[in-house]
Amino acid sequence: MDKGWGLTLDSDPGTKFFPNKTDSGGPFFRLKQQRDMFQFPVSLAGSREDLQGTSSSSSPSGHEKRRVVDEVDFFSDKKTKVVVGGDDKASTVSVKKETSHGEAAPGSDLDINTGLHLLTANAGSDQSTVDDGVSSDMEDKRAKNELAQLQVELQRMNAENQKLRDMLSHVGNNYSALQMHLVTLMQQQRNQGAETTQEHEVREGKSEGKKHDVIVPRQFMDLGPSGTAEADEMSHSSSEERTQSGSPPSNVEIASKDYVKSKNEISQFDQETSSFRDGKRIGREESPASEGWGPNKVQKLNPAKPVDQSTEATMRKARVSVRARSEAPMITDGCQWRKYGQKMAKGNPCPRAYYRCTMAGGCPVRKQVQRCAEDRTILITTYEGNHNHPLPPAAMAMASTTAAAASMLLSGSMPSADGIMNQNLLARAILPCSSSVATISASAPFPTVTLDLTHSPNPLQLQRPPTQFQVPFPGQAQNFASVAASQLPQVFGQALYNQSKFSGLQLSQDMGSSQLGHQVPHPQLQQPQQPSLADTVSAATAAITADPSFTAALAAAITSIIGGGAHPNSSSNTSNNNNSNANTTTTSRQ
DNA sequence: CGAATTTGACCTGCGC
DNA sequence: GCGCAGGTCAAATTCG
Repeated sequence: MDKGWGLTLDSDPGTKFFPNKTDSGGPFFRLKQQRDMFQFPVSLAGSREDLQGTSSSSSPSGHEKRRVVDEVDFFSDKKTKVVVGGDDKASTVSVKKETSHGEAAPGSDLDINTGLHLLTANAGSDQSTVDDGVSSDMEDKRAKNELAQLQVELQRMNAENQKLRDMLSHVGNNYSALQMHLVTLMQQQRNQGAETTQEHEVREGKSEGKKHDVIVPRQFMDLGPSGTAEADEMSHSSSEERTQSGSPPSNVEIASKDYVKSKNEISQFDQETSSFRDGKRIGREESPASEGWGPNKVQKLNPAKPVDQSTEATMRKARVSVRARSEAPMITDGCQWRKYGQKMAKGNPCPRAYYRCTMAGGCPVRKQVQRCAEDRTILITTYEGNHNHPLPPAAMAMASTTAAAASMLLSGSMPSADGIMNQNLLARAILPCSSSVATISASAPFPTVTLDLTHSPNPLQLQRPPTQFQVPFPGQAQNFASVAASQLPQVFGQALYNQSKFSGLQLSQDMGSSQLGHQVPHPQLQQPQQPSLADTVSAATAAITADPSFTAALAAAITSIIGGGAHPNSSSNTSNNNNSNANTTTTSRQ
């Protein structure tokens, strides 16, 4: 009796009848169920007849015998005798029906092979007598028995359910990975088909006197609704196929540090505030605080030194750059940032500001904000890193986008002999069916995904009156709210639609460990949405609505832009960019 | 007075 | 090794 079995039915059935282990199954488990559930003795109504009829005559199998045992009432009087096998491996339980005189009734013996190797400490006392329930209620008994069985079944199904949940989680992860892989493979196949028509122009670094050519411009296709646009674009979709000659590019993908502008162009820009004039900050009138960063700073900036340098270094090598029109010094993306530096970047008269996320101490996310040298109405915001804290809804989209893009860039799918193609594949993964194309910026210090939201392909979308609904963003200019909110249904709807198509962007890595902070939104943390890039929003929205396959990544970025704040007047430019595209470009250091 | 920003100095990586 | 450029730090400054 050293195995935890105290199978002495007559002495203490309630406590000794059950094994310590729960995997024994079989009759004892059910008995336990009965005993635990019903505190009164459960008699075996008609037990003798049932016992005989079921076990002895009709179903002599071991299984049926065990069923019979289930119905034995071990806790009432002693008219039914249960005998546990006598040897030290007692694997049988005998139930004997006794007469009122203690004699075994003929034909009442029931030997049950439990299939268990039981150890009984006291073979001599194995014989036990239990009550068979003189006044038992058969119906009640059966109902309870069924209940017990249902409970067992419920437990089993719960276990099964849990197993299925685990499987589902696993399958979900695999699905994301596979989907991304599929996109890559499909794009590869298509690119191979169009390979002969491609022209690969690789940027040759920094050539003096040809600053505009440093970044190989790529001419984007018009994002018309025609189905040929994509096919046509595919023939030019290589990241390197940027037309350097011929008509001026309608869109030039430029790595952030390559935004070079001639001095003449610089001097023509008068709208810039004095704080950025001549590349020197001379005023404070554009402090980010004026953008509506709430006073409720969650946390003071942590020196952020203890951040895991290895992982951070890896993640931070991938960047997501968002180009959007804004006259504000910084777009509001839902996060809280603290400026920690400003530098003059080479080739750009506009200073580059460095911010780090202050929503949580040690958050590794940083961003750079710089105006485009060629068009200072364009604000280039480059994100790197992933949040390690919950984000407000307004920040979720951007954070997810940056994390997904960074993960994708670093996932290893890109590097190969054909970096060009892979770059393109990456961009196509982001915009699998859009007319945007991938380009490479060889001078980009880090792999960079650029979301160019300064253009819109579908003028019609821009004409939509902003009257659908208002988003209750506290403290936000209503005119922008109206404009932005009008776009939200499309954006979100498309985002949701596309998410199923491109869930690969929602990398498990992003949602997992550090989850990188893309966790459950905290509505209470939602930032007041600022008026921002209404024209950008419109452009992006138009792009999305025009292209059903627009990805969740871009939609996420757009929504964050929507949520982002900029200049209160920017909403007036809603319809200014009717003839351009929303582009996603990919840059990477080769 | 605390918090945020500014800004010069410093560090690091890279190319020559 | 040197210079350059990007990035970061931290003391000084400014703001609310």
